Amino acid sequence: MLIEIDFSSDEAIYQQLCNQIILGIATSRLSDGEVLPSVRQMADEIGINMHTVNKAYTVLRQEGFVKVDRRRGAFVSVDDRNRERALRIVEKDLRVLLAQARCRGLSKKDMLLLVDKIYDEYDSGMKD
Amino acid sequence: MLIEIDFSSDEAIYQQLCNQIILGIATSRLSDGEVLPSVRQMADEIGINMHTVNKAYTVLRQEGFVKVDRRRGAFVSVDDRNRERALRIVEKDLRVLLAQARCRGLSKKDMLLLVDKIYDEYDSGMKD
DNA sequence: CCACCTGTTATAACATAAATATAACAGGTG
DNA sequence: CACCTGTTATATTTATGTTATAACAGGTGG
Repeated sequence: MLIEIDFSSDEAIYQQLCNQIILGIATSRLSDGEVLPSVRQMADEIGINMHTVNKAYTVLRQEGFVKVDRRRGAFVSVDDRNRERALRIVEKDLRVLLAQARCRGLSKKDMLLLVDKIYDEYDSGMKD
Repeated sequence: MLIEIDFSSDEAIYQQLCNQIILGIATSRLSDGEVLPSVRQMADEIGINMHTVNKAYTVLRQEGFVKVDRRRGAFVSVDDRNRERALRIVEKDLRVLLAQARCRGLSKKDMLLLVDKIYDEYDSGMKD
């Protein structure tokens, strides 16, 4: 999967990496069990340090998107068993996001349509 | 409006302040035109430095949630005229959030219900 | 006019986090 | 044994967040 980093962004590189991998899983560009490039290889491709990639992989592992096998390296393995935990994690961020949306004049219907649109894109495995 | 800062959080203090004020506006605990505490007063109440509050106010001003009047100080003034800009700002963050949700096994229906619930809370002016 | 409030700016100091660099280690593969 | 994997350690540089002290310009009320 192609990874693109915006070096002028205020978002940390490892955070951008995490987000793009999660987006990759959601859009089926990365499938369950698929092996990720090694920390050194990914670092070379993007042109960043090995430890920055390692931090991204570590975060992804802690958050339940990736597992590590001594033999193969890091691979996609999503932990979707704990539904309550998932709802809790998502809800807090969603509250802030919807507060912003509402302040900026977007209606409930606007947001429902947006969620519907994006989810459909994910379900059909669309690219960016 | 009561502001509560989690000093053990990894989220920056000024960012927490911004989020709580935006949440306050969305839930009608802060109404349009309402004056915010001065940077020095707010800093005293919370127990943080004046400049940290000032940074939050500055960000809120740049993002169109607050204006400043020499006479009164900072007050709520939401810029909701640019609908396209609002959609653009919200959509990028929403994509990351929904990708996480989908990976964690939450369905489109789950998310639509969650948006519906939270928006209703905001519309009825609920407290936390 | 004068004290007092507002946000704003400047400068410095300190702590923390992000990113890079170099190096080494343990486990698994061929 | 060479080579790959993630992981750990240590150090350095840079950027950001937070605090501190101080001053300034504009507006308000005594």
